[in-house]
Amino acid sequence: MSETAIVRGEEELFARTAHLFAAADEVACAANDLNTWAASRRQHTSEQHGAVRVRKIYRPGVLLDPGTVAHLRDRERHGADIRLTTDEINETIIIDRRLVILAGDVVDGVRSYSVLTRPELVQGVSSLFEAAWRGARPLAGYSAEFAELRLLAPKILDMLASGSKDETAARTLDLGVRTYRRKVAELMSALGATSRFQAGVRARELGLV
Amino acid sequence: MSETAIVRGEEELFARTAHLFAAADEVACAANDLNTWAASRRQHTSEQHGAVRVRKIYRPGVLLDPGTVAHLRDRERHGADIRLTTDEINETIIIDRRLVILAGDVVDGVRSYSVLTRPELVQGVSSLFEAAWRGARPLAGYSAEFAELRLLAPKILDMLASGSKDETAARTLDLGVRTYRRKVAELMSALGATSRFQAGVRARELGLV
DNA sequence: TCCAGTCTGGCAGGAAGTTGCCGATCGGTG
DNA sequence: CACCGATCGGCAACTTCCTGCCAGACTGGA
Repeated sequence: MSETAIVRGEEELFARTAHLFAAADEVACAANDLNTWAASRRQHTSEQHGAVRVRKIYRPGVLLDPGTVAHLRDRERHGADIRLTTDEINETIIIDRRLVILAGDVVDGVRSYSVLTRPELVQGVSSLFEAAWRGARPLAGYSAEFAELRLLAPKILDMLASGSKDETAARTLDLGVRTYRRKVAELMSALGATSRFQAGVRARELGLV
Repeated sequence: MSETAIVRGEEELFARTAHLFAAADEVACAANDLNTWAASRRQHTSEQHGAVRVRKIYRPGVLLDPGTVAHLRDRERHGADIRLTTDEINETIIIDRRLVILAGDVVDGVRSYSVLTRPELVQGVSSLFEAAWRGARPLAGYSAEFAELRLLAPKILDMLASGSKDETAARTLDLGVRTYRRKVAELMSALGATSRFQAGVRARELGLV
């Protein structure tokens, strides 16, 4: 593999980097949802509990999905270090401080990935990751805060995604309009959105709708 | 393959049905975006111009993306029959009126597909497809209507997705607020959305943001 | 029981978004 | 040039959304 490779599709990425994941001592990862690096998970789930250090940064929005939270907790029990940040982060994996994978855009339905091994680049990306890591907060801190929102979130997202007005959505969910709107506001804050359109985009990105 | 199979992931779907696409005389397809059946495209793009009948139904929202439109036009030149409908449609492929593929939900990042061969099921799905087909309008009819919106749509979607207020977005795009809002309304209508949240979800689904 | 903290939901006032109306402007066309 | 149609964008009335305020309900201690 040359110093900079473009890989098209997660299948191919996985095929070409599986051995690296298998042998990794340290994996650092930033992602917006659980799906992005799903392929890589096939590895370190079963094997690799020992000395390997796994750090992951997500956005708080992932806490809105019960399944996702359960999964993250499970990963923590397996030794992974998980933090959350409200910053915009590009999806990134750094393996053993020697190789970087940056997720690119989706073209014709397949996502492309840049695989970098050039030391300066890896160093640069790593330093950015470290900065983001320091600025991120541990999972536990957010977790409680979102516990009750998580119960209602799927229903509220459904109502929002169906194009209902607040009035009817609140009635449907048997809530006061004020309470419904409070929940929507919390939801938007969790998604880091400042408009409902943006919230819709983010919710879809996270697979919440 | 039994009468009803569940296939996980587009790769596997493609692997198991590629020979069917290659030999197909008639393909009917309903999708919300171009990506869904992307794998199937690897087939009938190059080969198969002769007697094979290809019908596709999309939603008007696909017209908002210039690249998508160009692609659809190209497919039409290659003999495909393309129509648009404002109805909600589940993503479906019917091959030679003998086999049906229904797209399911995304779980852990991979989409599942149901492959049906049981004649009653295929017959039932086909009849629904035919009904939708009759209710759908040809691409050409919409195409002109969206021509000018398409130019502005990407910018407007960017502004919306960035969480800007109408006021600032309009200033940024050098439009009057009234005009900006008019465009947003047209956009939402094209997406079949009745709220901005819903529009955000749909736009994301179509990969427009 | 009483208290403190939390969640609820009505109300109100304001911000943001939606829409009809209409005159101004621009690019053809007769 | 006059006319026509289409678009633009300001205005205004209206709807929807956002949020601070606060009283009432509920909960878990002390």
